[in-house]
Amino acid sequence: MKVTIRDVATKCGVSVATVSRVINKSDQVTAETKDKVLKVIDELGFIPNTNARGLSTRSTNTVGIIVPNVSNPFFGELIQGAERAASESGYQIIILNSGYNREKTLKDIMVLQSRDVDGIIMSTADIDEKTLDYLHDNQIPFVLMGPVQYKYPVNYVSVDNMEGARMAVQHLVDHGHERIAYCTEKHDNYLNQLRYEGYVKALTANGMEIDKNLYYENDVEKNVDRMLDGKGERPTAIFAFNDNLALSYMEALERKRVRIPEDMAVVGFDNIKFASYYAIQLTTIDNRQEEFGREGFQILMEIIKNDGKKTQQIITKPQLVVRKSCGGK
Amino acid sequence: MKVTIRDVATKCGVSVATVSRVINKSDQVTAETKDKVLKVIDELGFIPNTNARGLSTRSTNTVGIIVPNVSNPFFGELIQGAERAASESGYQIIILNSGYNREKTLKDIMVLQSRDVDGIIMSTADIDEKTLDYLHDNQIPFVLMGPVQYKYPVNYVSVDNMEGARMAVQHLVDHGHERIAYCTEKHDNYLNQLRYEGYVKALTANGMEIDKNLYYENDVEKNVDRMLDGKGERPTAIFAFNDNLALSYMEALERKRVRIPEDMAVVGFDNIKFASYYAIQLTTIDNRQEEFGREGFQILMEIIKNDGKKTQQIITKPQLVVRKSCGGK
DNA sequence: GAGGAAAATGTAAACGGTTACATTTGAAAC
DNA sequence: GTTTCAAATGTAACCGTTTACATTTTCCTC
Repeated sequence: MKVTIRDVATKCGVSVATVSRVINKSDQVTAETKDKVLKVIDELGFIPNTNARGLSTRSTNTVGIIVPNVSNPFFGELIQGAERAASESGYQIIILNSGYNREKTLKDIMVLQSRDVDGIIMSTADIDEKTLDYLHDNQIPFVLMGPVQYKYPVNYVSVDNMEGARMAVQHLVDHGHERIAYCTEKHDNYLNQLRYEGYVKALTANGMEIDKNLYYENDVEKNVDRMLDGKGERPTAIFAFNDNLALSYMEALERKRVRIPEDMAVVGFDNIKFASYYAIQLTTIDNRQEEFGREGFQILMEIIKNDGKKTQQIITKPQLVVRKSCGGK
Repeated sequence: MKVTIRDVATKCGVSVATVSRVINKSDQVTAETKDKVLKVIDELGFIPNTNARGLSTRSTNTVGIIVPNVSNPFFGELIQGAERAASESGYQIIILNSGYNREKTLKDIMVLQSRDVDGIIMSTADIDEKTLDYLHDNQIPFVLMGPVQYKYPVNYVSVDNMEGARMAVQHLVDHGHERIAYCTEKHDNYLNQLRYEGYVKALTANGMEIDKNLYYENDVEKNVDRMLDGKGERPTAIFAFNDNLALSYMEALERKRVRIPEDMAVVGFDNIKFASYYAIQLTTIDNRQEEFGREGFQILMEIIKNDGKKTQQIITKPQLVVRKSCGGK
């Protein structure tokens, strides 16, 4: 049914080893034989079986990528970048959707491991100590998209989150805002810590106090109510943990007839595609996922080549993208 | 280094066959032996190698999915649905990005084939006759997301595109519009044909004429200029081939100070997440990709089980989602 | 044209599982 | 304590490659 290397060999009157040499571009074979084999391969429509190959060589030309949510364009871009880079190098990627679930993430890693992937690219959101231990103990080459703290150095590529947050908040300060809210979803992760530190840094650098009342987490509706309830001074600007959250706040605020940017300035983080949309025009920090995906793959290749003997942390400088949600330049 | 079934067998003092039986949940093994084996598997952290397994059984518990653009949330949702369904059945998916390139698509199919995937889910956008021939000749189980015409029946799941378009346009007619533009990107594909037919159907059903001047394709900017140039009667409503295109038109129109929906009504197709966003509120036809992804996987499973002896075309009834872009209630 | 080194090709053992078939075990029946 | 037969387990071939090593061919030198 399916044509194998043996079929090709038989039809050519050569051994399987020779055919194998041809498809692996070994130079140990006469041009003449090579042509003959190539012709038969084409005739028969032979495609070498990747699994068998992987079994034999322990390398599958495949990298795994685990993201929390494929349908979120933020991760879509990441995947896109990685896929492109991989494809150019003759690699394929297997994508797994962890659904922000740490159990599932670990399971996904095992799945990838059982398939002999050459390495794994992961988004940082679902990583915990246990998972890192597993990766480390099993010597699985991996690259994280995002910063992480761990007892051993870890390969990652990330924008400078603290600096990005600092720039965003500084931008608001430059626009004369004195009561700037920090809005996040959950606070127990490293990324949030970094961005919050950036926020604090910007304020203190400008001699402003940190007001606990300006820290908002979780439920957007409730938080907006609290912002506007008249008790305590109302913030005049919001720095949101990411663009999606910024969008939610904008939506909730506009429903309450709070105009943006006139009554409330908003700055986000990530620069998702939608942020640039004409009806939104969200000022934000660029966090180029597509490039990171590319770069992540590149680094992974190096790690594999170096047998994991070198680790790299690539931290890029953030870029402020000024639009209209904070009252323009 | 890596622990294999043989290691487990040795440590247990049983044969590899027995271990294999345990991991494959065969009932041919004593509860006692089973427990012993399971314990050792756990101790050693043994994970059966998927490739070796696939080599032997010709089934890899993997399906491939090829989409034009992973970072487009429309396809992201599709993938999400398929991945979820797959994951629940213990399947993994390999995602390939064709980039709307038919050559790449065919190459991707071969890649998947070489990995012994059990089947392929494809989005319809990159499919052509040659590709379908290849799939057919090689008896690769596949499901298309979207309608297709081919000399043999093909498995697909799709919304009723013609009916969807008809409903969208009828909705505009119901709002009193008499000059309704049809806007598309390129016209040479089946999907566009279907949606255009729906447009025509709605108009003729209402005794309205088809005006060639109201057919707009490609360049949005130019088309908007043409709409507003004063020559000929200006359309009062747009039916766009999809939401993304609708958004582009809305953006271009608003830049020209044309208010939506007051000066121009707009209806799209797909109901991408963004369409519901407060600043957009695009009326559109629901085209539930996530569900389709799920369903596509389900069908693929059946095809595989039935050895491709049965084909299915699932066409779901479209749903009009009324928002504000057509002045709706 | 013999000898020998280098180049080309072939042989067969892995890789890590599954499974048909062979063998052993154990319980029931006498 | 045999016999019988089913249930449990083992043996080894196979899936489709790669590759170390063995063998053959080529062709250069004298």
